[in-house]
Amino acid sequence: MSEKVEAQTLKLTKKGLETRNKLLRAAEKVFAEKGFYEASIVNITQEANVANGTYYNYFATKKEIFDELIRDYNRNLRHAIKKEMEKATSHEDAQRRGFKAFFDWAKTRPDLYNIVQQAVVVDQELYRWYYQKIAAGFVKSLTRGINDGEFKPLDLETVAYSLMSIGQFLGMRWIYWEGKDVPEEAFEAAMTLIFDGLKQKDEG
Amino acid sequence: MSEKVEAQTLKLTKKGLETRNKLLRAAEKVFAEKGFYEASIVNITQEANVANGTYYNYFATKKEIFDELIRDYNRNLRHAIKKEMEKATSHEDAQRRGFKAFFDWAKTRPDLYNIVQQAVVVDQELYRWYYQKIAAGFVKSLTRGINDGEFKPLDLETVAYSLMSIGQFLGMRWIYWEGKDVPEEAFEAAMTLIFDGLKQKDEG
Amino acid sequence: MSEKVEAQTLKLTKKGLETRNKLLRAAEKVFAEKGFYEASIVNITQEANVANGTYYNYFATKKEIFDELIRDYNRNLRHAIKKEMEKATSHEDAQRRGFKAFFDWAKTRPDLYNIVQQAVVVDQELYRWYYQKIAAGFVKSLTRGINDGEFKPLDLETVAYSLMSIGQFLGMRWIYWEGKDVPEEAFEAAMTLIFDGLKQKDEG
Amino acid sequence: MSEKVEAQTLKLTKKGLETRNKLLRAAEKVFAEKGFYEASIVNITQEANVANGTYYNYFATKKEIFDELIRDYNRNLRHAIKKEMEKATSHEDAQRRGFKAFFDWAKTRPDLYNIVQQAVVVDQELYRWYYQKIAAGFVKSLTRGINDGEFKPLDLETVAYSLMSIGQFLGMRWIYWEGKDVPEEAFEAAMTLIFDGLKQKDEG
DNA sequence: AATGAATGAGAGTTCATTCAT
DNA sequence: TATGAATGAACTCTCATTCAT
Repeated sequence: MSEKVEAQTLKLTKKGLETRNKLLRAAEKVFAEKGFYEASIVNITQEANVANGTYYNYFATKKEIFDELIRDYNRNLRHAIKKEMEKATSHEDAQRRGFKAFFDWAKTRPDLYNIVQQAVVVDQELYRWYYQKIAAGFVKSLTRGINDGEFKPLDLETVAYSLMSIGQFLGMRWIYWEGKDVPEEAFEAAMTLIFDGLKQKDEG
Repeated sequence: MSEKVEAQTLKLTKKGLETRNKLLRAAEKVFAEKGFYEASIVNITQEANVANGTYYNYFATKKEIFDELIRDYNRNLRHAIKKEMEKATSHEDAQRRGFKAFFDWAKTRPDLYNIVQQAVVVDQELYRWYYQKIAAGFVKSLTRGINDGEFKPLDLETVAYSLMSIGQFLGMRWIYWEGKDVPEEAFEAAMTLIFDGLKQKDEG
Repeated sequence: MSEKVEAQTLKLTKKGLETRNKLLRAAEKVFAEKGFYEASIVNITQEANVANGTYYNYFATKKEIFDELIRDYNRNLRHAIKKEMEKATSHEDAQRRGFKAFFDWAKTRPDLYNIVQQAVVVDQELYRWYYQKIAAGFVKSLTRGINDGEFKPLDLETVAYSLMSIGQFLGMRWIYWEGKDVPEEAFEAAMTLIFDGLKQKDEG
Repeated sequence: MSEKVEAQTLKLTKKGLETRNKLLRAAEKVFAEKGFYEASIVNITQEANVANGTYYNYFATKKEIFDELIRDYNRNLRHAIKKEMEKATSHEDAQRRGFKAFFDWAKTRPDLYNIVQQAVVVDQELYRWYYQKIAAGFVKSLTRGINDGEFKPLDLETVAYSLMSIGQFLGMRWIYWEGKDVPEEAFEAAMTLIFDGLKQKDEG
């Protein structure tokens, strides 16, 4: 798509790496505050305390740093979830732990939460990549639950997208919009819905 | 200094109204193709076959037409869902019809589907308004289901957001990304998840 | 200079004349508040409660109404001064009455006071015309004072411009800037300066 | 939203300073020729032989350069007058030298003479600042003349505004309108008026 | 590696003016 | 006479990007 050569990522001196990281952190802050389009390179370089031109020693375009931010966020998020799920004693427990980890993690970076959504405008492909990666994680863990007979053998991808979407919206609703934790009651309601469904049990 | 008056709201001639509508339709197309920020007023007026300045006879800013587009979409969508749900024979049936109506409607305007998501960058408040409106619709129909004992008395808002999010993501996954209908199998998997839950029934 | 034909001034029906006057009064207000360049035709027509296009039934350009405002103001001001000077009992008294009349009149229309100054940017020629007209009035009255031996036979035009400028700046200082009358003390100091000069009399 | 920071004030390279000065000189010329509102930034940058955007590296708005021009002019003018007045042998002589210096200086920059007047439309506050600064200079020198008994103890500010206005209007009349020096005869008439007053001496 | 001056395309917006009704 | 829709040139200002130092 773009013939732009990525600015040299390799062979960075220690000082160079530091500058690069300063820029990443600055971009994170600026994008969160202003959004991708309202933010300017100058905003970022000022926040990072470097000169305007310095940016282009490390990133070829404005989009490139955005891209890296999203991909990092995605990797870190999946890593955090995975680590927490490994502690589980059952497949249901694993899923609950996954959600918990997601909310916990979102709470530590509410800014980035918003940035991810911006990809919908900035780069559709990146946006799809982001959710497909997350969905793939769900598919793996759900597969194990089905194989062990703990979960119903429903269409894997559909369930994956459904669970992911619930996490996404509850996180948005509480953490991003309100700046709060997802309330215990809400969390439990969602878990009940997911594991037991909405229908009232027939009582015998 | 310039107290940004809404472009004349009064005294719109029939011809004026027609032009206004041409602009709305053009904006819908252009925003969908290019996204809010990449789209220019000139793109819109050219698509509408009017002069550049004509835009500002009807809308005070670039954002104003975006706003109107989203609000119209929201209203029409809710109307379509409501009408379909009224035909239902049970609360579960109502919900299923609601989802169907949503997917059907999304299919007729996949462009607008994308535009709504852009609000996350363009106008957070509008974005929240959009989903809160939809969620409020779910809350109403779920309340009836609970009152009649058909649904579990779970936290209303949480369930509302969960169902809404499932619709949103499945629509995105199939209709917007793939340009297809939501497959029957996926639809049924989602409904099973929602009504019966993920857990395998304990067998006697 | 401009080939623009002046919009028909003659043959106005009574209703037409009324509309024309509404526009003049509106323009006066709008120009005073916003200045010539910041004011728009729409501002004027809205203030006058007529439609946009109506303006051009009465004035050919934006500048034309400005021009007329200034010329009217000038005529009225000179008329008011002349009438007051006629009551004088001496040439000094006439000049004092002239100043008083000027300040009184300025006080009733502080807005227009500002508009006149705007001509310096809008139309240099008009600006010169304005002050030359006022100066000519001074020349006339000073000539009489000199002929009667009451005033020194100084260069007429220079004295005319000097007196005019004093009126102008004191009016600006007190009436336009402060919204007050020119204080008695200031008025008398100016009169002493003008008639007796700045130098201390040699004492006996 | 955009908190309109003064274009970088810090860290101006020698080259940067040169460009800034080129812009100032170009603006002076363009404003004088076309007036503030008729002049465009493009006019200025073309005159300065730099690209359009370069302007905004040095000035945040169109008004900012205008402001700086006026303030510089004011400072330089007062400096020139002060230096000349210091050579005086009497207070009357000082005032005469002050007027001479003013007219001389105005002659070297007739363009700027006009620009100052434009402030009346562009920025009232700046306009007041300009004349208050000049008036303050007069007040100082008049005070000394009064204290030494050479001048009558008239209301200081009134006399200051009166003298200033005379200088202003004679300069306008001759230097700006006609492009000539203030004629000797006119100069002397004004001085006589100022120091001896208009009234014919009573003859013994 | 870092700087900051320079660029110029392009944006949103304004508005005097025209004209069909 | 009055209307208001339409026009399009012109404006100020922004900013990603380049490049000489």
